[in-house]
Formats: sequence, C-alpha cells, structure tokens
Amino acid sequence: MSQDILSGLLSGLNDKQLQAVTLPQVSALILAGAGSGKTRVLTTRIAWLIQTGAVSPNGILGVTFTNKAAREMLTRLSAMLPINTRGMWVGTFHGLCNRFLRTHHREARLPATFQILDTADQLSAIKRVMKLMNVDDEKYPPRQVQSYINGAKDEGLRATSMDAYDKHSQTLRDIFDEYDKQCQREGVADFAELLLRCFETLAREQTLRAHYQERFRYILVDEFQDTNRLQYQWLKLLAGSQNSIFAVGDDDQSIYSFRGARVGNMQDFQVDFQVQEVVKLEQNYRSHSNILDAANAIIAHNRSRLGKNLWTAEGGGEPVRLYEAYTDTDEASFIVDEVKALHNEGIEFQQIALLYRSNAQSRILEHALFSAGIPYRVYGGLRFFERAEIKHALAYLRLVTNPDDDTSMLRIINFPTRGIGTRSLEQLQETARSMNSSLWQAALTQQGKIGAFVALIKDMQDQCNGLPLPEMMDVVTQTSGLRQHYAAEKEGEDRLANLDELVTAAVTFIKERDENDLTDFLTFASLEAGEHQADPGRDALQLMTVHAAKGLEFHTVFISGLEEGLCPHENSMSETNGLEEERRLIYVAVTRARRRLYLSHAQSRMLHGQVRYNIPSRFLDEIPETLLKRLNARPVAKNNEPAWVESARASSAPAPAWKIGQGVHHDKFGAGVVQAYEGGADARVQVNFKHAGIKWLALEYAKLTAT
DNA sequence: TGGCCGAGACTTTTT
DNA sequence: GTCTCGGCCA
Repeated sequence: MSQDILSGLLSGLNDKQLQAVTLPQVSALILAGAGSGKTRVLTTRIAWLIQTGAVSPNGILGVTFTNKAAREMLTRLSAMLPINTRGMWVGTFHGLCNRFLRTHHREARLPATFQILDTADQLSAIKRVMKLMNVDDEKYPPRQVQSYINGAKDEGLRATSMDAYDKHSQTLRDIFDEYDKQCQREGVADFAELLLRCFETLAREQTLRAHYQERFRYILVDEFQDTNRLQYQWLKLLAGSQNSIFAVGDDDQSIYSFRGARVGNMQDFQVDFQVQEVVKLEQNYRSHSNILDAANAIIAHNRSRLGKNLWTAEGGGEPVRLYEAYTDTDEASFIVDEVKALHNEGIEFQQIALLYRSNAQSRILEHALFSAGIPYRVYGGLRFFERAEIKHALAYLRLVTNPDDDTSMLRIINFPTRGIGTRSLEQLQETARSMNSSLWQAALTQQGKIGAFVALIKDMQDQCNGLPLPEMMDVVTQTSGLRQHYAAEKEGEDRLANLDELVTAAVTFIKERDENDLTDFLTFASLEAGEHQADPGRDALQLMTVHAAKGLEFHTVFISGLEEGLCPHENSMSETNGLEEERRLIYVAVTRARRRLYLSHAQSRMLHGQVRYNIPSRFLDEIPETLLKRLNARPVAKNNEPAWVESARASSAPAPAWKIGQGVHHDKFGAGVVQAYEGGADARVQVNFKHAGIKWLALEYAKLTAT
C-alpha cells in the first residue's frame, strides 16, 4: 500500500528530479531553471520524506515567499498524501514568523494582539515619528527613511548597530530608533519586524531555539535566490548543526535585489552547509526550444552565474517574433492586431500576456486594447485590503482589539468627520507625549468630541464582544458611520459594495479556517492583502510587469518597450550589478512563453510627458538572428492594413524551395537534414542538425547552403 | 472642513 | 501624461 503511494509519487519524474527528491538527509542546493518542475520537486520531496518515514509532518518546515506558493504546496501535498496539512509549518517567511510570535509573544516581548503594519501604515508611522522629533522631511524624505529602516532590518540590524559617521546618518539612526520605540509602545510590528523579532527571540531564548531545532529536522526553502540576509540567518539559526536545508532556487531569476534579496546566499549556503552536490534541473517542460535558446543566449551574457542551460525535448517551435515600431502607439496597435489574430485562431485571451518593465507603460496599451474592445486585466493595482474604505473599517476593528494602535486611531479619529480638527489632534498628541502614553490613553482623559469618540469605540467593543466576525464587520461599519458616509457620497457605491465584500471576506475566513478570532482576521488582512483587483471568470488578456509575471506561464507572451533606458532601465545602470539584474528580468520575461513570443520596441515613445527617442535594447542584440523573425514596420501602409502586414508580405517573395531530406549546412549549427518545409509569408524549414538538434529556421534570415 | 490648484516626481514591490 | 501631496482659500 505505502509502496504504491511511494512509486506513484516518484513516477514521471526525470532523473534529476528524482535525484533531488530522494536525496539523503544532507543539505542540498537545487538549481531549478524556469519551467523545470520546481514546485513538483519541492512538494514531492516533502511527501517522500513523510512517506518513507524519515520524518513526521510535524518535523517539516516549508518556507516560501508568497501565500500563493504556500497554498499551492499544501494543496498538492494533500493530493499526494492522505495527511492533514493543517498543523504543518508550511508558509511564507512572514506568516511563519507571525505564527511563532503569536505563540511566544511573551518571550518576544509583544502583546498577544499585536497588529501588523503594512507598507502604507509604516510610512505614516514614520512620518509621525519624524514630526514628533521635528525632523525636516525635505532633508529626510519619509520614503527614503522607510527604505533605510527596512533595508537595515532586512540585514538583521537595529538602530544601535547602525553606523553613524555624520549628522545625516545620525539623524537617520535616531529616527530608526524612535520609530522602533513607537512601534513597541503601540504594539505594532512592520513586515521586516516580524522576521527580525522572530530571529532575535530565537537567538536569545536558548530553550525555544532548542525546541524548534529539535523539531524541524527538514527545512525546505522555495525561491532561495530571493532570500535576504536576515532570512538566511533565520534559516541558519533554525537549522542548527544537525538539521538539513533543501534549498530550491534559480540565480538567473533573482530580480528582487532592490528589496534586499541576496543571490550571494546561494554561494554562502554551499559553503556554510557543506553542500556536496548541486542538483541542476535544466529540462524545461514549458517552452519550445527557440524560446529557450533565446533565453539561454541572453542570460549567457551575465558573468556572475552558477551556470545552467535550459533544454527541452520538444521541437524548436515558432521563431521569436521581433517588431520594431515607430512610436509607442504603433507598437500598441501592432500588439492589438496580433492579439486579435491569435484570438481568431482560438487562443484564449487569458493565455496571452503583455509584459512591460514599468507600470507607466501599461496606459498606452490599455488605451489601444480598450478602443479595440479587447477584454484585459491589469495586475498590480490596489489590492482588496489596501483600499481606503477597507483600511478605514479595519482601523476601527484594530482599535477594538488594541486601542493603543495610534496609526489606526489617527486614521479614523476624524473619519467620517466628527469635528476633531488638526488643532485638537495636536493637543491630544501633546497630551499623549507628556503622559508618555498612546493616544488612546490620552483620549480617555478628554471630554467633548474626543470623549465622544472614546465612547464610540467603547460602544463598539461592547457590541462586538462575542459576535461572529461577519457581524462585527456590520457593527463597525454601521456604528462608525462609514456606511452613511459613503452612502451620501456621490461615487460611494463601489465603496459600499467593498464594505459588503468585507463581510463576505469574513464569512470565507471563518469557513476556511474554522476560527472566529478578530486578531487572526486582521493579521490575515495584513499578511494576505487579497487578490490584485480581480475580475475572474471573464476571459481577459493579462497585463503586468515582468516582476509580476514571475512564476506564471502563457501560451503567448508580448514583451514591449525593449529599449535602452526602459529595459535596461536607466536607473538600474548606476546600481552595482544593475545591468545583470535587468538581464535576468528579460530572461524571466522570455521564459514565461510556452509557444509564441513577441518582442517589440519603439523608436520614439512618450515618457513623462516628453517624446523620447530610444535605441533598441542591447538585450535584443544578444539573441541569435537565427531564432528571430523580424516584422518591421513600414512607413506607409496601403489598403488601411497595419504597416507590418505589408512588411511581412513584401519579404515573402523569394523563397528557395528546399526538399525534405535535403542535406544542408548552417554557419552556426553545422550540418543537418531538412525535415519539413513551410511556405508563405514567412517561409521556413525545419532542419535536424547533427549536433544542435531539430530547429525551425526562417528562410529569410537563416543562411543555409545545400550540401 | 473640503475643495482646488500648482509643483514635483515618475523602476521593479512576494510580505 | 497623470498622480500625489501640500498649501491656501471660501
């Protein structure tokens, strides 16, 4: 019986995958290329460990970066094995640290109901600290202060260990210090704090550390190339001297260094954990080889690599299409026309993605799509729990559990307006400061409007006591006056609908987790901000940045704006290894495509309200010409046809007919035999090369000679 | 308190 | 081009 499960688990794995899954208890680095079955290996490894009796589900720690990835792992796992995954520690770094901190809040020196600050909350908390400290926000832009603080925490540093060699860095350090004190006072933790606090607690509390080290015999990490210094230290601490870490990652897909991700962790890991063998998963199950060859050729230009080459058992497939547009609008209309054609051929819109380097590029594409009536969906806007009305409602709820949360208090003390103006607020803040207490404590001493607000929150606390979550949502949105406020607003319907949706979210939360704890729900809202404004169910084209596309795949991918300055982005050039990261970005983008890939650039484009003339991205030059099919714009379009149609037609005229079975020679691929032939606008031949394998070659460009 | 206007920014953002 | 923020006025 269990033998059956075991062989079922392992069947269908290729040699490398099998090797990775069945490694003995050693720390291992799995270099998993794009589309190489990484998630499958990771989950099968866990299932295999459990099924062979190496470890109980309790002894496994599985870490990912996104909630989606964590969910995916759990879902697959429960499909593989008849186990209850509920008690398993599989989750995101933040989710797991949160779990730890809730359980051991005393040792971590946090209130049991501590709240989590998201990025926006953190920024306003920083602004508050700076105001209190009388720091000039022209000299110290709050956003920069924020990235200073987060950058430090990501490295595992506190204010006390920050260098301060001049006035400026001293001030930054002081703000950092004050900010942390404020968070502590208010019982809140930002994202980075979750990790740092968990790390520090484990480092300090010997008993706790021993307990978890004893427990987590097998630690598995997804997207290891994206770990920052602190996350790596955290893993090391948990691993201790006897546990093993199974790290899966791809250095070529490291695109988050601007957020503290440190590819160097992969090299360090090999040394620190005496990794004997790096298992490389290079067989790609996603794309045709023309696409992979293009990706390989591009990434080969990077110097700092662990080294890896993707290959596929499938054929060459279609050539990579390259379009040079005159303007950004021309580029957009080209894409629209191609998308229409593809859709007519039966490709679903949702199987087509338009990728770009920066969000600013989406507008013009959206405009063209909208005019053409093509349904599309843009990823990356505000998420559900980030919407203003939702954050307002949540702020009331946060005060209900933890009235000392000043950030939430300030958000809603006068929203909807109840006559508490800037002046009275300043007085209240002054009082709080002199009492060295939270705003709430100060407010308790007040009469008048502030007193009425206190009474309002107390009333909510009473009403919510013992209620199911969805009803709490109702109580709060009613009692606070939020509903009335939005009902009276001209365009308030959407916001009201979102408030209703909040109730639904609470219902779903209870159904899925079988718990009714407000703090848990609020944590969920912070840690899992919800879908990026989705309109699912409808077949729509997918628009997103390259970053957002990581981990996804599509039948057809358009990568637009491949121009110097945009991609590689000009701002990246001043950063160390900036160019290499930009190249990895292109690599990620290219490897999203299964069957068809379009690359495009425009000679001129409107950027920041100015027309800019860009030269084609250097990355385009790195793709071998033999893999490309150029669809160039023509200055004049006849018959109202898009310019590129004519161009394609014009190039179709002379096509030397190759016969199947004919021996040929190619400068790069060497000797081969023609296997298939296609005529028409883009005549091409399929050649089976002795050494390079089967490839489709565009006759227009490939220099083939008969042998 | 809210609305309007001008200045200035503007790469990417798993949590 | 377009969004956000801060200041100023009704």
